[in-house]
Amino acid sequence: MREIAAKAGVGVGTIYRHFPTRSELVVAVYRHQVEACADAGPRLLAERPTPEEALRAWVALFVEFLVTKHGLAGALQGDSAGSDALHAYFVGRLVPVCGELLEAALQAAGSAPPVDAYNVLKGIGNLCIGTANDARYDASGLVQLLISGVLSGQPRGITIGGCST
Amino acid sequence: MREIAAKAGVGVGTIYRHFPTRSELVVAVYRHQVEACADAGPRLLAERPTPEEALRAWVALFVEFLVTKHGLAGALQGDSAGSDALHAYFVGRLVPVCGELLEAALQAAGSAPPVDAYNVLKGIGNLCIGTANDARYDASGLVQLLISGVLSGQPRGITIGGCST
Amino acid sequence: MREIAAKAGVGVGTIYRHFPTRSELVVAVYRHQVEACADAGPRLLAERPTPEEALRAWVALFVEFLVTKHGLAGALQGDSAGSDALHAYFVGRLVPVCGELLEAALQAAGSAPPVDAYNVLKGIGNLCIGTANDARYDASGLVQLLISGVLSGQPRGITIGGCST
Amino acid sequence: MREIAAKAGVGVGTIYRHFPTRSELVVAVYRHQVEACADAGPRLLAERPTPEEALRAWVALFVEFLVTKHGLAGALQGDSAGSDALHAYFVGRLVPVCGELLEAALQAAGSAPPVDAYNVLKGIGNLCIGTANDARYDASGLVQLLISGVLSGQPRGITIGGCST
DNA sequence: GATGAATGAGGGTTCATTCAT
DNA sequence: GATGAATGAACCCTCATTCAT
Repeated sequence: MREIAAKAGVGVGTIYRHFPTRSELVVAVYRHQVEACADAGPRLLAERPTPEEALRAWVALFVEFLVTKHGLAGALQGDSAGSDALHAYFVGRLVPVCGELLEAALQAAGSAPPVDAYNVLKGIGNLCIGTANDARYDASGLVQLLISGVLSGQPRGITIGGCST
Repeated sequence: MREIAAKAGVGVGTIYRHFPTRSELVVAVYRHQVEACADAGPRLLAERPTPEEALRAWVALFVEFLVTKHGLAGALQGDSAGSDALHAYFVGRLVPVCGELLEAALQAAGSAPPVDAYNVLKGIGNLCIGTANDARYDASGLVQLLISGVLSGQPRGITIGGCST
Repeated sequence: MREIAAKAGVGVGTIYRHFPTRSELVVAVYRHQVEACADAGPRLLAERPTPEEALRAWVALFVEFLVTKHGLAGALQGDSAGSDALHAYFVGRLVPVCGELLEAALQAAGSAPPVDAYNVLKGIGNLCIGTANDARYDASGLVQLLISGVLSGQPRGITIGGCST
Repeated sequence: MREIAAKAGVGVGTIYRHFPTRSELVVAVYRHQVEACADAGPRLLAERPTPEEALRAWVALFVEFLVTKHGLAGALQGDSAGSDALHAYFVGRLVPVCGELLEAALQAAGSAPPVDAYNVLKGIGNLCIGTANDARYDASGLVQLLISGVLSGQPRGITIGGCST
């Protein structure tokens, strides 16, 4: 907090005045881009030649956002009480958007949805964790591969301890 | 730390004597399972009918491990100074194993490797973050879909701001 | 402060404009009642049949005032730099009044004054501390007993460690 | 806390180790003297020629204690949650002692008890507030006068607004 | 070697006071 | 003259880490 205030060039009290809870602060910090991301969904679906391209473009946008805001992705895990509101905001705002793009792309591909939009969104979020500190790690590439997997419609047999599930 | 020491039935000082850094402690805690995981790679490759099945089985094993040890996945990011050794240990021990499985599976599928084993391993690790607190989140499913994507060999055109990359 | 300002329906800055120090604020808040208390002294002395009754009635009035204004009594101790003015105001205004009543009562009782009016006033103030939070505590009763003691004119031998003082 | 720790020549953590709650700290600080005070009650009753002398001697001892420990008396008001335990400790330990002395003295004086021991104890405590900062204030004298009043057995008519109560 | 008491940096939060509007 | 947003000192508390025993 002290540090955040210093970086923002204000006193700690000022932060508490504007954002009584930690969540409100974090949500506010990212609101603009979350909204931009949410708005981009329908637009991309309309503009792009295929739903898959729209989905991929949107996902790329989201990844760009997560990667740029260092550490945001990590905060989205929703573990601590403080970041629950952030998590809820992201989920509430972006899951529907992601869901629409996903559905369109799956329909076009003739694939059954292997996971819901919530999982896709959170998966993307997770894949973007730790990007800042590891030049070797290519979150964007992995995310696109995840999308490929999601759209592939392949049956995926998981096997643990010799027992296929 | 105090808690860990208490659970281990020793004093905190004793822990510091044996594991000067936090990483070394965590490494020690998980060494057994990491080794088991590493050993399982070649064995699965020999046992399973196809390399893909071997890869999927190994990945399932790894996910099981990460998910079971709550919070381990998060510690693998290697961000903080403290967990560098852990990160290095995981990477050093498991990337070769994962790489071998991956190469075999890709060769069998006739696909070019879209990402290296390091990225696959870290991607899996990331996808397993936050599993404990979110029943709705299906890390295992996403990981298998990521593998599907990796093996698909599909060209993946990412497009940001209208520019395909 | 914020709270006081809110209750007064003004901004905090306004309070500071009118009452640069905390004491001045409190003095102003209670001025009316202090003046009423001061005025009551001579009147009671004239009205009541005996000086003791006048003194007891005045003391009851003062206690009523202190007890009603929760926390005022505590602020009168004059410890903190901030409440010095308040202390001075109370003492300056009420000690003479209390002194006159006390002198009259003592004279009527034929007792020598065992303490001065300042001490009696401050003793009363102290006895009224903490009234609000403790239904079991009867400040008023104790104050009247203190007055009884003051008027008794009894020699009081204090003995500490076997040494009478 | 930081200040207390500094004065004690230890770190803040050390204080918290020994006294998890603020109350426990304060209680501990005064325990020795409270116990000494409690023990002195029966002894004085046995040693002194009259119960009143015993009571006055005990009260003098208690005042001495309160006055010496600057600020303790103030903390006994029991307002804040933190000092409730202290208040309870004092009351629990000393009210019975004070009660016994009081009863004996009242019996010897043939007076009916005008207040209970709790009120007497708290009254004494209150009278000792602010002693440190005010050379003119004679807490000890007032306390002995209060005792005189308590033992006088005089009916005390309180009159407010012309209405005797 | 083992221990755990001591440490104190660091994190969170409040609130009296100031000062630009 | 009034306002209230901004400030930051001060406070509480935790816990990773050290070090004397």
